[in-house]
Amino acid sequence: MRYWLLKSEPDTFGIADLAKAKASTTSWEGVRNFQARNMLRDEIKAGDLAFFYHSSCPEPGIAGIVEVVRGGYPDASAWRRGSPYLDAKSPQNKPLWYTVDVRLQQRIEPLLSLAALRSHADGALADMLLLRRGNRLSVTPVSAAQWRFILSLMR
DNA sequence: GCCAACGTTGGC
DNA sequence: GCCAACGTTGGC
Repeated sequence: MRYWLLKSEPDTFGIADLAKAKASTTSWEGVRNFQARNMLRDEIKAGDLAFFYHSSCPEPGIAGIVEVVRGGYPDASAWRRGSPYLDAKSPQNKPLWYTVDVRLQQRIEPLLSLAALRSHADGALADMLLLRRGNRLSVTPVSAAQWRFILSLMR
């Protein structure tokens, strides 16, 4: 089993929305980047754990922990009428984009801020993709060591 | 709102 | 296959 970090803009879908969702579960729809798509489709499996990260907001950071309850499957938002994620290049019979289902395991309150993570950028989190300059990927792998270290920051 | 970084597109 | 133009991301 593996660990991940999933970014979302809280204005669009934040940890509070996940907490309110049916069975605290949501489909991680709308990823439209090929590198991230490949991870959703091929690598992320049921049973994996992920940090739920808030981006593009006043206080970016890790807002919760989610469990993957369904691995990669076609993202229906690409062909759903009226969807903001509509993509004509991804018809139902030839899906281009993929999603996974995640269930809220634990909210992190207060949120573990990006600044707090960054303060370890020269140490335990030196290789963390999130902290890399120019990183924009909305799905990134997290190593077991990074995962454990970040959990220790939450206590 | 600014701007650096990076992905995608499309002409050649 | 190259690369300029353009769009998007996301912290600040």
